[in-house]
Amino acid sequence: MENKQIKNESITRQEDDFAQWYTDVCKKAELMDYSSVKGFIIYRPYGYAIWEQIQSYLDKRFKETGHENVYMPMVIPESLFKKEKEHVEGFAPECLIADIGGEERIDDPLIIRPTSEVLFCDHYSKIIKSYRDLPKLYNQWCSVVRWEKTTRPFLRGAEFLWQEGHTMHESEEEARTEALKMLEVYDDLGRDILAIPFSKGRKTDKEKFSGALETYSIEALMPDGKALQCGTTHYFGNGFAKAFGITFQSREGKLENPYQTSWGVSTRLIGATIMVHGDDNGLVLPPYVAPIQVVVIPVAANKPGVIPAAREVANKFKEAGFRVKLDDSDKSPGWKFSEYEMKGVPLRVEVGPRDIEKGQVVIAKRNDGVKQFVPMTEMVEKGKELLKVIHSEMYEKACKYLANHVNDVKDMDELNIALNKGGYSKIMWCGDRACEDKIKELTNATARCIPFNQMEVSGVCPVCGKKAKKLVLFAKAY
RNA sequence: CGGGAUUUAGCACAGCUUGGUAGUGCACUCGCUUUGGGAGCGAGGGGUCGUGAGUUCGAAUCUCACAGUCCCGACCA
Repeated sequence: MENKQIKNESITRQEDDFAQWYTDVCKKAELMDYSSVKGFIIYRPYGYAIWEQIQSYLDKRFKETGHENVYMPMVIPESLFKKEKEHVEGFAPECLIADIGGEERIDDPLIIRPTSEVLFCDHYSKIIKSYRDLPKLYNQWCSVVRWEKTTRPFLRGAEFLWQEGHTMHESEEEARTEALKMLEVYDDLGRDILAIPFSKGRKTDKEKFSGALETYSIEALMPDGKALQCGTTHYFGNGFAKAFGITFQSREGKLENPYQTSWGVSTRLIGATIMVHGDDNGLVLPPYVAPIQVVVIPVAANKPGVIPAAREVANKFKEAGFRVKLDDSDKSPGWKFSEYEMKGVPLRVEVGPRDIEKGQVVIAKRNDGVKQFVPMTEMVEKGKELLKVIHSEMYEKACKYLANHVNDVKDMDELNIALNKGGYSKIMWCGDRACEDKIKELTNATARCIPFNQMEVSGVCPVCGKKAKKLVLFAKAY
């Protein structure tokens, strides 16, 4: 029998209850806290720091690709919001609306932005006049509000942090290229920073963003077999431009409507990172987003010389550019080991009397627990190497999991079997909405994307038996 | 918006069946001893028991209503 103390300090095992494991990790690793309003969470310093790492990578990539940051108002007058019909219909059910200012009723109520397409369009209609004003490549970092019915930390919130890029282009081709280019940036983020392999593709019409002509997405597979949409890019054509009266004089002197894109990723990426890599001891953070990359723990801290030596070790790592924490609190070493494992710190460096005597430290890797003795003179170089090793081990592990959870599906029986196992089902689809709906109705799985990497699993649609047109990845989704 | 669970100290919970002056562990404060995988002993501080009404001499406990939160399903980054 476990007693309560142990229960209090540990987290639920993944195999016992994956959802509870997730919530435990979010709270106990101090990533977030609940607030007094449902669906609105507090991003605590350790969780926010992960977001800052993601931001810093993306912001650099956005600027390298010619984008500029702006900031738009957080409220949209209802009258403005209603200008593009499909868009309104998509978002109306989840808008939070303010209609009192001070003590006066507001005649044109203010919608707290659920996304900012209309704000950008309204602004663009004023500043775009000539082909010389294009392209406009704007991005903003902000939060948006969607009145969601059920919420989970990072995965689905009433408010979440994100970036939204909104661009305008002279030609359709240029806009389409932009949407695909930014999807690549997101994919790079997964591979190089988060150690998450994304499946890239195009959304079916049913799953498209309200108002978009094409939606592309990156999808990740979670350990419970469900897929998580981690980011989307959209090609809008010039529908919004027409609705908002955005025109420019072309090189030929004609008045034309520009072509538009938007794209975004959110703090949901934190949720994906937690789930993809975490284990029963807590978080396992990819080195490039870990707020603390190296934690230095003195052992037998009361023995003379231990604290100064640990401080020196920490400083050496700091000077070499690592994000370092020295924990010289008077907690026991064992407590600290568990604490920083729960927080997913990639490398733990132990410094004790025996190490000091031998001029060495102990370095332990969080992802697989492997410990080794390293001479102090080599520890910084070794640390750099190990962070790279950890990243690629984590990425490879995630790739292997993904590869083992993709099933070819040729008929409905196989689909049911595959979905009970969890993961993606590769289905040859005829292209009819009715067949897509049928699969959802029977299995609760939805079309995640039409992958760019197409292949032929079979010749016919498993629902209607007609000739198949496209390979589609289906899965149960968050 | 349906189904289930839950609400008592900062956190995790017990107490409720059978009403009688608020408990345990962790955390926190102080002291001493400890320190290579969540240390030990001693002494302390901290609670209008989710809200409102009712029953009763007396309610955390019984009754009714309401609210919050979490989990699972229908809609979404």
